[in-house]
Amino acid sequence: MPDTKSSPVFQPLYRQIKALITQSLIVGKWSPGNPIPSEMELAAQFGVSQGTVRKAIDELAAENILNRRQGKGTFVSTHSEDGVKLRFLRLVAADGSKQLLDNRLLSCERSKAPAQVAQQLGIKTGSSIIEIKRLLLLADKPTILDHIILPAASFKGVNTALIESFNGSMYRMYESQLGIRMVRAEERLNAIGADAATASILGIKTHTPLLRIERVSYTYGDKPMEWRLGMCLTNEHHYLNHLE
Amino acid sequence: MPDTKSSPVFQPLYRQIKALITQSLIVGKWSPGNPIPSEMELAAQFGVSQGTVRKAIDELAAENILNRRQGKGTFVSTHSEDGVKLRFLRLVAADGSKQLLDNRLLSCERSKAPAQVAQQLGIKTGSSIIEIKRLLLLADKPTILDHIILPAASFKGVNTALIESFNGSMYRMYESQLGIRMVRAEERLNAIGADAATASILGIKTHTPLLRIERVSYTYGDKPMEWRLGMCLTNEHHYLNHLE
DNA sequence: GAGTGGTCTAGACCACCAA
DNA sequence: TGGTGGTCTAGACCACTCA
Repeated sequence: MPDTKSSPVFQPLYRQIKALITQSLIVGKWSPGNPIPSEMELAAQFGVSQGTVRKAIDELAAENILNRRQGKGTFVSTHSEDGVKLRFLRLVAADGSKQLLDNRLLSCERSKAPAQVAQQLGIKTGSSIIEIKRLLLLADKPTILDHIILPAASFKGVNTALIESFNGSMYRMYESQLGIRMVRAEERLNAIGADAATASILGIKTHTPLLRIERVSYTYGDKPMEWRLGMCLTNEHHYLNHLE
Repeated sequence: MPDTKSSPVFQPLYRQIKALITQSLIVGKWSPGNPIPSEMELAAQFGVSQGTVRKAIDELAAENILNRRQGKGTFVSTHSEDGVKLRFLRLVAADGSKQLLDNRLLSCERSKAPAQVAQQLGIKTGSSIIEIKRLLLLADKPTILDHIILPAASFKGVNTALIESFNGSMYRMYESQLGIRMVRAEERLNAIGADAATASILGIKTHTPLLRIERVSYTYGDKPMEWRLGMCLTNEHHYLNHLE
């Protein structure tokens, strides 16, 4: 039975268990969409009581990392069949109608990381990156111009064909092709006027107000893996946010 | 001992306890900043085990409605000394510097509820409201123009003097003067160009891109109590959001 | 019916706080 | 020192799923 207090920096047992489970997720022992062992099994493996494993899983479930289904088991969350297709997309139609989403890949090239992005991704300035530009259409109207930057070292094999085969669902692609699952993201929003290039792609006038969304996405263990800049036309859509 | 299953619509025991605690909060039995009875006391009162009360409090704490302090007790959360002054303000300086916040009340008048706002507040169109306009300055620069609407029936006695005595912290005022505590809010954001009136107050040119934030705030029991429209200059500030 | 997660209990001990 | 929340255990029973 593991001890409760004599760790280097004290962590409750259930957090140690949580860390062990997270570690198994990092090394890919269990993969997205599949079940992890039952609470009783894990309790036996780790030599703790079921209640302690339960509390560890509780936290992981609250963070949307695991997914409990009564009578069936506990599953590794996935972006594929999570109910919602695009878990991090907060844009909703202003009139509440459902969204028809379409995707046009504009480019996918290798490049060198600019300082500002490199810092946020925790990589060296100038290191190799993959740079993707795409246009999202909501209800057939050009609405979001995305600029995505990935560290090339972790995203080997990403190219136009691969992206298009996933029909624009990047997170699903990362997950099933690379085993990289994004668990959280941080966004910074502000309002700016469209520059000429953006305006022409979105089919609007220059200086039209746009919602600018800068996002950094993190995988297990709070590791930043994707940088993204979205320019959003918000005449007919709102960014919806719940505060607690 | 209360039964676990024969309720009209089944709710686990701990949710029934949670509802009882929430009810006590609604009727003001315990007030913001003060402790509620200990877990053992509540368990005895309700005739359940401490673990069950604990789980009820767990959820309320996760919703920021209660606040546990080890060794001291469980307290009703407050906007006054919650650590952060403005819990729902997501605007941060782009450079990460700390914010100096100043507040200028522009007007506070009685009026009639327009349909669109009335619907969101769950009151009748044309019913009596209090309409407040104010300007927030961040680092001495005019940054947010707020337009606040309150149902007059629930906010008796709100006037210029009262607002100014709280130095612009509306939620603190609602809480200590009216016993109304906001527990969550829903925001819809988009980008628009400043109209002439807004531009002149913020000291900017017309058509300058602004972040428009429409917020509805809710008190205990998901009752909408405040409607708010903020026009934000986001040249030097970002709206920061964490996604999970 | 067997196996899974979900709830509830009772009791032990720990960590923290205030008087 | 006594009271509070925090952790951990062991065991019971319930609700759901699937073969």
